[in-house]
Amino acid sequence: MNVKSPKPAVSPIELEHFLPYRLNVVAEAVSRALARLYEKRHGTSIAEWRVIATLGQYERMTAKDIGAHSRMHKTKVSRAVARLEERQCLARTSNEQDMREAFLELTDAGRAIYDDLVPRALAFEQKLSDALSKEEQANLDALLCKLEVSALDDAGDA
Amino acid sequence: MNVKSPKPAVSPIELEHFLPYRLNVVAEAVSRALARLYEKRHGTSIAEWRVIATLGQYERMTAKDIGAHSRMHKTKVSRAVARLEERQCLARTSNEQDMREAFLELTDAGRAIYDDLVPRALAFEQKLSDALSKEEQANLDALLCKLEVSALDDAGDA
DNA sequence: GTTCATTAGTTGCGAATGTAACTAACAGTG
DNA sequence: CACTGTTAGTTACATTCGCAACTAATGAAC
Repeated sequence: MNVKSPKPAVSPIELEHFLPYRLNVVAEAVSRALARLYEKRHGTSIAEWRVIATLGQYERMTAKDIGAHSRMHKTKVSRAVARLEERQCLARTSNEQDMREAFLELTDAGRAIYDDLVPRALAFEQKLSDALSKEEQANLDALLCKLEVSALDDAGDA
Repeated sequence: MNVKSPKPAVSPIELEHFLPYRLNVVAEAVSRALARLYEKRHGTSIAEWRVIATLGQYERMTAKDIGAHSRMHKTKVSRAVARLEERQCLARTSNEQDMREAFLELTDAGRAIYDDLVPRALAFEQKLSDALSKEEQANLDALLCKLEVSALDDAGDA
């Protein structure tokens, strides 16, 4: 029986339309472009940027809260904070009421970086968003919210 | 002059509404949930899954083409392929017309993994997409395309 | 045929990452 | 007080990643 073996037992996935794949590719492309900006101007990583952004917004926080707010693993936060402290971009003040934790704030140097990056980050986002209409932007935001919730649910059971 | 220093020189970014951040968080949550699936069932990473998915779809490809199709760095492809070959999930056939490259195909073992994962991956995607209406899904796909193009443009100049 | 540029793929290396184990500090129980 | 459990944060370790440098093969120029 010289018959070609019946290969496709399963209907193939088209990777290029597979949502998790697409999300990942887009997010990575965006992250990479943005990271170049942070890196070039101040030698900061995305993790460091997130710490700076959080402290820029909230003034004074513990490492744990920064992690919760910026969704970063505590070791990632710990290392980003350590590097930023080393470079004197932020200052640690131990909490006398609970010596396990410490309050973190941007120093003047840290805030200078923040002030420099914020407008550029917003411009970057703007350039991204320019590809979309106002309505599309709102849509996207809503869709991302839904996806996030759905994915986090999955995280639990699977 | 006992006046509080005028802190906010710049209007703060709200990280949680910053598009690049949101994309990253959502993509990571989705990836992580999906990776658990691949990992648990066959001990394969996302990179390995992408190679398998590409070969499942196209039967026979070079490493370079796999990289182009699945948007992975060539070293990532190289290492994923090496591991899959080691585990006899794919076979290498050198191209006699050009000895630099080799054709890769799934072995039966490789295809078995593919056949096992495809329905589960689709189910996962379905569960994700269930959070969205048909229209929203179409929207999202279009939006991601636009963002990707925009980000890749940025990659060039910045 | 020899030289030079290019390409497919691999590998060395440093940097970044998450898990798990750890330290130190707190909080509650007795 | 001692004992137990929990929490904030750090560190050790193994893994992953991408850049850059490399090898080997091809192709084009002459």
